[in-house]
Amino acid sequence: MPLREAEKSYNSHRIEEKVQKFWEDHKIYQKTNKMREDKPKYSFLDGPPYCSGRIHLGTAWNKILKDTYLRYKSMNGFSIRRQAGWDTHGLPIEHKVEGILGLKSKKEIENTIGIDNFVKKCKEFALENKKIMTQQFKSLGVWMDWDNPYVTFDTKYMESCWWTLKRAHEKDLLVKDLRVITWCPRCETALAMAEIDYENKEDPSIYVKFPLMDTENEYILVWTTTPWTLPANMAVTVHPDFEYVYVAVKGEVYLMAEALVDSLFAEDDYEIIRTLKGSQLEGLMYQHPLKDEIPEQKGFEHKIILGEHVTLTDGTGCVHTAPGHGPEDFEIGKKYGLDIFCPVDEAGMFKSEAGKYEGEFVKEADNDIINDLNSKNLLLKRETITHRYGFCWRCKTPIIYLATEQWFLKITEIKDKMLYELENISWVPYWSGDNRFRNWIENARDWTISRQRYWGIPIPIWICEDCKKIDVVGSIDELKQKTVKGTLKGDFIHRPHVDEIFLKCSCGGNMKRTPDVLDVWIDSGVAGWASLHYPQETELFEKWYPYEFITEGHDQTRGWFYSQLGCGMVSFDKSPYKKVLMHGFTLDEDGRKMSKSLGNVVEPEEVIDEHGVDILRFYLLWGNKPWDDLKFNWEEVKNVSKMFNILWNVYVFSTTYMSLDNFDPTRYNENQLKFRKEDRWITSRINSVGKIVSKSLEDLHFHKATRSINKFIIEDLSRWYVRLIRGRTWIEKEDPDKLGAYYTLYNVLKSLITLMAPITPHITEDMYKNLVLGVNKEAPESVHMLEWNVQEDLIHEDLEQDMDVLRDIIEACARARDLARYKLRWPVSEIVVVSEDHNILNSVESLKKIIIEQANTKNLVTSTEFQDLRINALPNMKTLGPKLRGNVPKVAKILESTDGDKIREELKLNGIYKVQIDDLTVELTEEDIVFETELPENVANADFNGGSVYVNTRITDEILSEAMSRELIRRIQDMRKDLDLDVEANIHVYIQCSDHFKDLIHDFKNFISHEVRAKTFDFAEEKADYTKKWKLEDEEILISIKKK
RNA sequence: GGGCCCGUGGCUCAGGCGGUAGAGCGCACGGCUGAUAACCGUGAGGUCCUGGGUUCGAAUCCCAGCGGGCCCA
Repeated sequence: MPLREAEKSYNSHRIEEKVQKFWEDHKIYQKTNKMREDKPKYSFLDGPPYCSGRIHLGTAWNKILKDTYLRYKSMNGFSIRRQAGWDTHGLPIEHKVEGILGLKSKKEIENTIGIDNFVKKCKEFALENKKIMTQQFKSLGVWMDWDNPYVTFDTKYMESCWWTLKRAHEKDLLVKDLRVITWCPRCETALAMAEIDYENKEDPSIYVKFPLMDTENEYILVWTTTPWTLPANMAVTVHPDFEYVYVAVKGEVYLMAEALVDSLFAEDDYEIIRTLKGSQLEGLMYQHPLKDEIPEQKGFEHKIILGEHVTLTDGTGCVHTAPGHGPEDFEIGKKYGLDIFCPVDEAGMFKSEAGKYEGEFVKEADNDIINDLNSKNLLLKRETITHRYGFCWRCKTPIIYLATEQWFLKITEIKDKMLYELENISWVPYWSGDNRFRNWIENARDWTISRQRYWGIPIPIWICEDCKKIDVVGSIDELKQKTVKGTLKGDFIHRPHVDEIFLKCSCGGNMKRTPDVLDVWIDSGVAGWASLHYPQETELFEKWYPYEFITEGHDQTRGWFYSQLGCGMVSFDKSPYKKVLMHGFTLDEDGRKMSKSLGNVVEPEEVIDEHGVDILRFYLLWGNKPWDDLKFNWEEVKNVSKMFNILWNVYVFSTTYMSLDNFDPTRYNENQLKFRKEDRWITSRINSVGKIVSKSLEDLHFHKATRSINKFIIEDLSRWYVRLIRGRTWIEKEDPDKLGAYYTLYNVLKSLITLMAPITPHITEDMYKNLVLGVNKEAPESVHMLEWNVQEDLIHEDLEQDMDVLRDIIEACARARDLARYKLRWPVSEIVVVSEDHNILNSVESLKKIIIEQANTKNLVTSTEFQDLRINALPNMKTLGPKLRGNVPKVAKILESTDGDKIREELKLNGIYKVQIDDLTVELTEEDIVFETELPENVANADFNGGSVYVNTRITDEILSEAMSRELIRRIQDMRKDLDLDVEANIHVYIQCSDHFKDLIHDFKNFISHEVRAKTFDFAEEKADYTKKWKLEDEEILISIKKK
């Protein structure tokens, strides 16, 4: 079966739809995997996207990076594991469901609809989104196992997760502790560091006077932006090494850091009474400023303590310390044995211990507290400040710090091992691991893993109600065996059912589950083995674990890269992954984050609708380095689109002529065909590109691969090779020279689609079906089943270099002709290429034929210098003027009439040139003469890198004949087009013109006929289908065409 | 305050083992017309963020700073 002529224009949508249907109907993905299942394994783990809505451009980029790399590895003969994953638990989905159901608090969830229904709704919601998102990913052409993904709410998955918790317990890494943590008062739960967003926020900024004990009118000056934490104040911290002063202002005395006095009192008359080192202040007692409002506070002693964390950047150098509301305060409080006073409940309301403020929401109490301080004359100054503050990542409520009991994973104890393990992971780019991730781990604290919520993996810890002993359950079987009260409904281990299971303690007491669920980052952190259901099943685990490769965005430094490493260390003392690509974010055109509130979100669908999937894919891998943030830019997408049009045009060009000639590449072998140097060149080029693409994809430098392909298609293939072979495609008959071009073009296209298949899987599949399957039914069913094939032995670097030189020269010829306003269609009699570099001249000689053809010249000469250049000698007025004065014009005249070359030779030989003016002999030195070169008439010149070209534009009769013939051809072609004739249709041509013109083109009649496919060519008047009058130079000509 | 990344023509970005600054888009001018809702050529346009240092030579390496982004405190 012959090749089919391609559709005239590139219709990405139709192709992509067709190809995706083909993959689906013929199970191409499954077959491709099956085909390679015995090959060496390459395991990959998909970072599970969160199922709370539709995908965005960044998610699309992420999957496209994965897909391209894995398709590449697959073609390179690896058996790939590429199971899709879904992250389904946690607050974001709970929030959306709360919104849908109109619920506003935990109380409403528990009492209005019940935990059971709530959890069911969450699951439904996640499933629905999973379905939508799966469809979206599929439409991007992403090949993953969508039918058997891992899902974090699957019972088996959760069971594996329990096992990891049990491992943590066995290693003594699980601990319940009272600590100050970040807390969302709306969601009433702990938040991990990864769940906090930082944004600007306006807050009060107040300076408060804490009365010193046993004195009158002496105060410690304290600064805070969270007045609501003052009720919990237990101490004031100063830096042991700073200088502190007692400063008298307007009859009162304040204790504060010396360095900050001016920032507060610059405009007042103040007097420094005494200066002390911070360390000397330790133990100094003061009274709580709100002791009357908060009776509970009267029971505590308040002192100055010392801490290194105090800074002088703002405030007073005396830091309000509330161990119940700040991690650092908590740590230092512990060191000094302070009480952890935390009069705030989980919803952010003051409890009864807060006295007067009981029942108020903390942020709303700010004003009352400030007013109370003011009325007691304990407020020095009140301002507002805008600063970075943490917000709950989902509900955007400002976070508070709260001392609560939570479960922790003791990362601080395995941190060193994690850092050690980091050495065994390779990172792209290197700094993402070496610097960024390392820094994150170094600063890691213990991981708060408990959440006081519903939709999540229940923490498998049971606590004895009597002796407080804990038991961590590592599997469902274990749970069933240990259950003494309650039954597991099926294997459903979500809340609330699992809460109804009680175990027996060794002391005889009842064990009840701790009511919390797990931080979702644990969910995804265990994906490596939970997706394989290890340790309950081991077969897949042994085959695929650990993973060769993962890739996610740079936000996952604190997220999945970290949670996986942590969980991996707990479970196996090893990292679950070996190689990481940390990719960037997609931003809008101005480099801002895409967000709904800014209205600058670009949906992947928009791009696909406008241009198509392959163009989106190519663009995303082309726009910049994968690890930099990508500023999405429609203009650039258009650029890519243009490239695809050019590729398609080349494809149309190729298939048009090949199908016309019934070209069947399987019928020939290379010995039967005639290849020219340009054929060997383009073959070399495609393999050079293949080499670069292989290396770049292997290194995950996607941009280098796409850029090299882009350049090849536009410059080498379309702009150059197709141009060079155009003449050959017009030869009719089984000419080995024409077939050599076809054969070369065919194989280049085949190699090209192989190289592009991982990046743009649809267009390449479509072309493959025609180009390869069209002529060979035995070939693999899909381009993606081909082996990656780069033939480095076909690369000829010398030839590629020669061609570069040659293109440069041909461009120079065009430039020279352009300057002389000499049309490219008109031949020239001679072109001289001049260079002092013999390598260049050799290159030209070896590819002479191409230049002759492309520069449209009758003859080509190479030389180290251009003989016909006239050199003129001119007097240098600067030196000769003062010397010769009135004689200068005479010298000039003599120089002008002498051959400049002779003067130059003379100068070279003797160092002087003698001129005779009347009786006077003037000796001219080198500096007295300026040489100027002059082109002979009818020569146009232009420079190229390494030399010059000289184009002889003199028009002879012969030249004119040919030029006129070509002009005529162009007109006839134009008319053919007007008639909308098929490319191969024959015509009859009749010309009416002057005798002179007739004579001019007489010898070219056959040539013209051939070019325009004329069966007959007569100088006669004839009733034709189409007649048109033309003006050629000064001639008026009537051309008539008759269809056959 | 700390860590990381980025800063190259009007725009989007390459280059980045030190050796004459590149591409595409846009703009201007010209050309081509059987790949043609294309295509090609030419030109203008750059303190390679700033300042130091190393060097014969720095966009590139080092230091300091400025601006932007991300992450953290």
